[in-house]
Amino acid sequence: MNTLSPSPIKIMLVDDHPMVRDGLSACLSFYDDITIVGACNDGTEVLQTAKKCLPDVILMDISMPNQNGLEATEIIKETFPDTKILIFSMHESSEFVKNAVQAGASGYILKDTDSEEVYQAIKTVAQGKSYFGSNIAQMLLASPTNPSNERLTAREQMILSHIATGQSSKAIAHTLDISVRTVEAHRRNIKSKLNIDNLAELVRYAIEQGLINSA
Amino acid sequence: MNTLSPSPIKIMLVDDHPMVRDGLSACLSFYDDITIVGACNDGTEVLQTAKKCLPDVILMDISMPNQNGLEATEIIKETFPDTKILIFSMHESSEFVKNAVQAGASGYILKDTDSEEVYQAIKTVAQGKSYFGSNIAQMLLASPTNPSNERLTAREQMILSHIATGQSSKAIAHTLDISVRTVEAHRRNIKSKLNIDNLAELVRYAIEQGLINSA
DNA sequence: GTAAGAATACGTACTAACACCTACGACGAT
DNA sequence: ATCGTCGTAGGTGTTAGTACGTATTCTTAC
Repeated sequence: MNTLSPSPIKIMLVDDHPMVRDGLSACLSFYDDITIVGACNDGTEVLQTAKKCLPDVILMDISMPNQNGLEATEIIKETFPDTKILIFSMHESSEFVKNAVQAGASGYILKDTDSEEVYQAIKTVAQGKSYFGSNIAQMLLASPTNPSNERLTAREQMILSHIATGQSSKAIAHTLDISVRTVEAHRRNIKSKLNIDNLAELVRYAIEQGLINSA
Repeated sequence: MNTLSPSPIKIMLVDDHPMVRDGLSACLSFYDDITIVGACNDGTEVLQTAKKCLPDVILMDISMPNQNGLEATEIIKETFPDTKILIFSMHESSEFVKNAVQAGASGYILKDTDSEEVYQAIKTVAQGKSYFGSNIAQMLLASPTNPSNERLTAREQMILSHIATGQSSKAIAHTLDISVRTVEAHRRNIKSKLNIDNLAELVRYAIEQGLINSA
């Protein structure tokens, strides 16, 4: 778009699927005012890779093994506050978007976005603005009475991850060496905070949040 | 590889993520003995698209809205038995691979496969052979005592989808107008077939199978 | 230094889920 | 015709989870 700019926008890709990375590389290579300076496939490698290639914008997946994109975003923002982070997720849920913004992301687009819109999003966040996909923006507007805006404590997240992997309260109590009643209390608090009243939705929430692997 | 062949292999892509499709298109466009003749983003469009573009090989995702890749594979194989189907999945589980083979797939590769291997896989299945990614083959060998190789019936899948969206047995019974005991019987049969003994794994299985949306 | 929240834990009573079992009509394949 | 599978349904008893409540300890923030 703006071929007069002295240096192209430096992009780094973070996604655990090589095909997605290759796809992004291929699609974005048509634009001469952005350039891809690095990529990695795991949240734990993000900081290291960023130190090497000093990107202007990081295009980040949320669901990844070892460390999810939100945690990686927080870490990046501590060390490189000027680096913009654009979340590139398959999850279309308002809590996700809110958590991403809280973690320090400048934008959020879905994986079913075409390359033209990805390009627009990159340009926008590189200028220091925010960018949210049209479907994302609509979704945020469509949830006026936020049913659940309370964040889980670290302990509750840990309990939830055990619940969502199929552990019974008794098993969790044994693993963490606490009383069954405590686990049940956490369970109740989690469901209350999230406004969820059944296990199945709890599991789906945990998967969406990247607390556990879906596979 | 074989630029002497009179006509390139015709490929059709089925995936609900445009970026993955674009990525595959871009990566595969470097090879002049294969050509992409069509793409669609939903299991329900597969047959229609295939009738238009008559592909030699279909590169198919499993997890898709409305109709999953395994069902789409069965339908394609009924109408076009000579069309080879290469499953392109993010799920690394032996049951998945078995189900895919049962549905009529000629090969199975993971989404973390690089483009060179995707190309090899396409060439191999186009010749009428089978292709399984190296990690897939190892995984199959690593599970000598197949814990579960039974497929769910349509009714069981329907029950499972309700279970995984958080419905209680009573609610499902009411919705489907059958007895609670029947729902419980299905529940038992499903868990027995899948060799799963807790709700959480059932939910994750349903999500993986595309029976429900994860969001 | 006190107030607030988090993590811990117990009591009680109700409900949902599970593990056994049996049984029967429909339907397709041999 | 008979056999197997599927969907249906019930009996009975056990276990896990839930919905209330209360209470203690510990940290963190003001």
